[in-house]
Parts: sequence; structure tokens; C-alpha cells
Amino acid sequence: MGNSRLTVREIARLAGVSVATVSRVSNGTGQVSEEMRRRVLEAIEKHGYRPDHLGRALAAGRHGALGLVFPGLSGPYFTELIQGFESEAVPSRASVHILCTHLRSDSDQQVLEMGRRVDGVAVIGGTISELALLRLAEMVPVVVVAGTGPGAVPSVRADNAGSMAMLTRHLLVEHELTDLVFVGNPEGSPDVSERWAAFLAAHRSVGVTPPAAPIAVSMQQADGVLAAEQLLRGDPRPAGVVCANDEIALGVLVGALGRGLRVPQDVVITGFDDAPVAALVNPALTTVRQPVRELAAEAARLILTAVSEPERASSGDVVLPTELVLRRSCGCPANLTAGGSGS
Amino acid sequence: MGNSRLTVREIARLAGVSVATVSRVSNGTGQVSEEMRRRVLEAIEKHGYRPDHLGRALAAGRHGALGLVFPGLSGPYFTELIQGFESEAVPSRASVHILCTHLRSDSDQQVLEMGRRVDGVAVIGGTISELALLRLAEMVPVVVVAGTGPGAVPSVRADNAGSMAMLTRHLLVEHELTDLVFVGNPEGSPDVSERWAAFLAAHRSVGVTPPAAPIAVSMQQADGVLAAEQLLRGDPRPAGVVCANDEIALGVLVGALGRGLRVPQDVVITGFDDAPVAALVNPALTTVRQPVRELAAEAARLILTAVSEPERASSGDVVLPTELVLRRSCGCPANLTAGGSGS
DNA sequence: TTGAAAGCGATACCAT
DNA sequence: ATGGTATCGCTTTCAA
Repeated sequence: MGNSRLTVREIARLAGVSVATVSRVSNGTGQVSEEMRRRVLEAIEKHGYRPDHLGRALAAGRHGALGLVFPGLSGPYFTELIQGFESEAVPSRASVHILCTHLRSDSDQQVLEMGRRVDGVAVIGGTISELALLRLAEMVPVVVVAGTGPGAVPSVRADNAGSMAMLTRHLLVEHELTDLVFVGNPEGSPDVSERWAAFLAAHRSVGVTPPAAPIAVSMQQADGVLAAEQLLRGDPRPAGVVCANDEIALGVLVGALGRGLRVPQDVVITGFDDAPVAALVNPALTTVRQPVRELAAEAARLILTAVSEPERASSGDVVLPTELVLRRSCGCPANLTAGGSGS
Repeated sequence: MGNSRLTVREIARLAGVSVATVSRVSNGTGQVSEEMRRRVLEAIEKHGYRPDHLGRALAAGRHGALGLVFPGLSGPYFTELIQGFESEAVPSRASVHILCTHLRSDSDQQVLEMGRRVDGVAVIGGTISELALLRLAEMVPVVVVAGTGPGAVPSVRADNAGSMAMLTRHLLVEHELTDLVFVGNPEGSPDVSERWAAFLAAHRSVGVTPPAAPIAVSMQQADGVLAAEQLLRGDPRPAGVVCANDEIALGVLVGALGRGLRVPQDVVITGFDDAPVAALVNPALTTVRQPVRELAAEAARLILTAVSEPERASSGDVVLPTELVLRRSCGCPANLTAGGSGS
């Protein structure tokens, strides 16, 4: 940690120039003579000087950092989300702070704390209280991702309802399945809540009685395996299992195949997200494609804009389109869609 | 963003006290009379003041942040890693900065940049150049996770070799399988490199000729499905598929089941990591348990210690134990181990 | 107990 | 083109 004590002043002294000149050289701003520039760069190189971000940020009145708040990491969904956010933030010279609220009782406080360390925050829907969200929004620009914000807090989400309604109607009408179950916890997130609501609405729109309640589990593959155990054991087995995401669906699929059931002949399974593996399993998974990466990237862009050009700060809701992807697990033939199950 | 302009000075003015007193109250340091404390707290509450982290950090000469550098997020492994790190850092009032190096050409520069924004960094093995790592280590305390550092850079990793050797010998000797393949890319990470090396060494130690090369794929479930397609199609089908992690193994499992093969009768499959879902699939997956969360937590602790007590900074390698978990996918009976495949 | 003032590291304005 | 210096928000001596 030899050169960590290096400051502008020190470099200025070593190069025999003023701190102003060092600053100009290291930022490429202002006019500096070739001679000076050379002397300064030499000193910088020689001692491996890199300006401390704190001083910079304080002088600039900007942290150069964005925050990302999510419940906990689980599965490809959050993976994509983080990467989408990060890949948009870093090129804009903003570092990314993360905060997992799950398994933490003081998340509201932690989030407000974060509000003083970053220039803007993206909060995944359903992770903190509305009050904390509003307070946070008073400090820095905030965008809710996969949910809707209270008050004038803008949001970016996917069109859950449209595609879930299409999917459900497809199962009820095209495949004439009237005994569907929904696996996922609507209380868990705004996304699942919307999907469950659309699932119910679709039933009503075609005059079929929906199940009274969802199988409320969380969003991981293991939960799907457990749900399968519960659902597929009994004799009155559901004709179709509509899952809140692909992870659950894959778990149910593994559970079904593992106990010797044929999919889709014995039971139909559908997911949501169109994770990479969905197209590859056998049978390929019918699901809804959702632009998760783009969702997060858009959130990052909104925040960056709000930071650099406050007057252009949006306050509306961005809803990105989703797409129904019919593959074999719902009973459709293999080659139905372009993005289908492959060769 | 109403109160974002609030500073100590402003609060001091509003409360009719000095900035020093405000600082003392908001930090709980020093002696302040009840009367003063009340006045200050009132002003703080009323205007929702929260000290800006920049000023604080600059005065303290510490960022109050740790960095975490990883290639890219994929699967439960990185999920666990991040959460383990975060859950150790946040209670110590350190925020977590992340950086994905994958899909980024200037990662070495980005990492050095990060070195000026945080108090210490954990770098996943194999993500940046040794040179960058050494330069980073000159700025702040650094720990390599899942790999070994160059020079005196300390590291935290799991005992890959021991358990992989046991697992391989178990397949070769107990189950008498002499035709094993290894799925995973040793070039991809130090972890996989060690596992492949141990796989080879175990073959030699029992006098069986190992395969000439691994099936080099990356670490996701989709890669496993693709590998299965390639491996299990042909007639001279391998007797056992040893996968570099559980994700790949699950992909291979799905691929095998999907094409009507029985596991373990027709083909044996093993993983590495003991992800939650490994115990739940049917057949349950034989794998190696690795304390990923603990690995990351230990890294965070090492860095935090190095930051707060430089004299105690360690420079050794921590190797956490792993454990062979025998379940049904290798051909063992269901009830072999305590942590086994359940009822 | 309280306040005035000196930094922390870097930037940028204003003279020169 | 270059240098001196005020400034960012906060903490922490040092005096009173």
C-alpha cells in the first residue's frame, strides 16, 4: 500500500508545479504547455498516482455512483438485472452499490443511508416500504424496477398482464385445459401479483372457474421441485401448471420427469422469463419472454439522465413489451415459433 | 429532492448552534448538554437531515466501502458469493461496490479505478491480470477469492482437490466406472483448473487412463444441456459425467432424462457446489459441498480487519474444507449420507 | 460544554 | 500558460 498517501499536492511538489496544473493534466482540462505536461505525467507515472475519488466527488458535488436495491439474489432473473444495470452504469463512469434487503431487518434505514452515498437509486419493486421510498426520492432520483412507485416516482416494468393473459387463454382455449394451477406467491412481488391477477382475469374472460388460491412458494428451482412433489403426487392431478417464473417451472419439470410423468402428455408446464435454459430442456419450455437486462439498463439510463439533466427527469412509467413463446411443454408442436425449441 | 442541500452548517444555523455541536450530536461523540442535544435533534428531525457520506469519508480518510470483482454473474454460486460478502460488509457499515469484468475489455483499468473508491477489494480468482492485481494491492488491502494471489496477496478458497479426488476415486473404485468424462473449462477459473487436475490425478492414482481432454464449456445449466446432447447421443456413451459444478450437472441431468436415459443406471452424473436444488432433484445429485457464502464472508472479514488494523493484516491463504456428498445420481443408495436425498 | 478553525483531496475560478 | 486560493461537507483538535 506504498503509494496510497499520494495526493495532488505531493505530485505537484515532486513535479515542481502547482496543484492546479496537476489537476489540469490528470483531467485533460485547460491549457498546459508540453513541457509542463511532460513533467507532470512523468511524476504521475513514476509514483503511480491516481486521484482519490473522494476529493473529486466532493469537489464535483457528485458521487459518481448509482445504487441498486434488491430483495436477495436468486436465479437468472436477478443476475440479468444486475448485469444490465451495471453494464449501463460503468461506461458512464458511475460505480454500482448494491444492497440486499432480504435477511435484513433495517433495510429502510440502510436504503436511506445509501441515499447519501450515491447520485441515484434503482429499487426493485416490493423491497422496501413506500415511506422509505418516498423519503429516498426526496434525496436523489429514484426509479422503481419491476413494480410501480408511489407518488411521482417513475418506474420501469414489463408488461406482465398482457402476456400472462394470452398464455392462460392459450392453455384454456387452444389446449382445452380447464384444470390449471398457479405456482408462485403474489404477495412476494408486484410482478407475481400482476401475473396471478392476469391468470385469474383470463379464466373469467373465457368462463372457466380459476383455482381459489395459488401455490404460494418463492421463486427458486428448489421451490418448484417441492411444489411438484405436492401437486403431482395426488391422483386428481392438475392438467397444467402455470409457474410464476422459469426457475419454478424447471423445478416442476425436473420433479415431473423424475417421477416418470410425461410432459406435456401427462401434465402441461409453463414458465415466465424465457431464461436461456428454457429453450434447451426437453420438452422445451413454453414461457413469456421478458427483456430483463433491458429493463435494468433503461432504469440506469433514466437515473443517469435525471442526475445530469434534472430538468429532463421523467416521472412516467415505462412498460416494456413481453412476448409469448410457445414451445413443447404446453402441448404445442416443436416448430411453432421462431425462438422455439431449436432444430 | 427538497432537502438534499442540507448541510451541517445549515442545520447548525437553524438550531442556533455550531457545526461542531451538530457533528457531535449526529455522531454521538463528545459531551453535549441535554438542551443542545434536544435543539439539534429537533432541527435534524424536522428537516430530515442526513450527513453526506462524502464529507464524512473525506474527513475520516476512509471510504466506508468494499469492492467485489467477479467475472460475470451466473448461477447460484455467484449469488451466494455476493450475498455472503454483502451480509458481512453491511453490518460493519461498509457499502459494497460491484464490478463485472466479463464483457468488458478495460477491466484492469476499471479495477484500479475502483481501488480509489473503496477501502479494500475482494477479487474472484482469474478475473483480472496479475499485474493489475499487484497494482491494486499497492493501493488497498486485497483478497483473492477462489484462487490464489500473486506475491503476498492473501486468498480464501475451498479445498477443491481433496474432495474432487475422493469423488473421482469413489466413481472409479466403488462404482467401477472406468469411462468418465469431465465437463467444464479448466482455463475458465482456478477452481475448475484444480478440479480437473484432481480428476486426472485420481485416475492415475488408481491406474486408470483418464480422458485426454475435458469437455470445455462454461458454467451454466444451458451448457450442461448442450454437453449432454453431445455426450449422450453417441453409442459409445460415457459411464459417468463428472461436472465442474452443479449447474452443468443439472443441465446434463435434464438432458439425460429428457432423452429417456435412466440416471444412474444408464449414466452416472456428479456435480460440485451442493446447490440447494441438488438434494431435491430425482435422482438426487452426488456432489461436493463447498461453503461459498462462508468463503465470501471470510474474505470480507479479512479485508475489514486489514483496513481497521493494518498491523494485523494477514498474508496467508485460507483454505476452507469441502465435503463429499454421496446421493443417488452416482449409483449410491438413497440413504447413504445425513445430508442426502431425503425421505 | 461549546465554538472557531484547521484540515481531508481535488477542482476551478481569478489573477498574473 | 501557470499559480494561489476558495470551496465542497464533515470531523476534530484546540481554546475559551
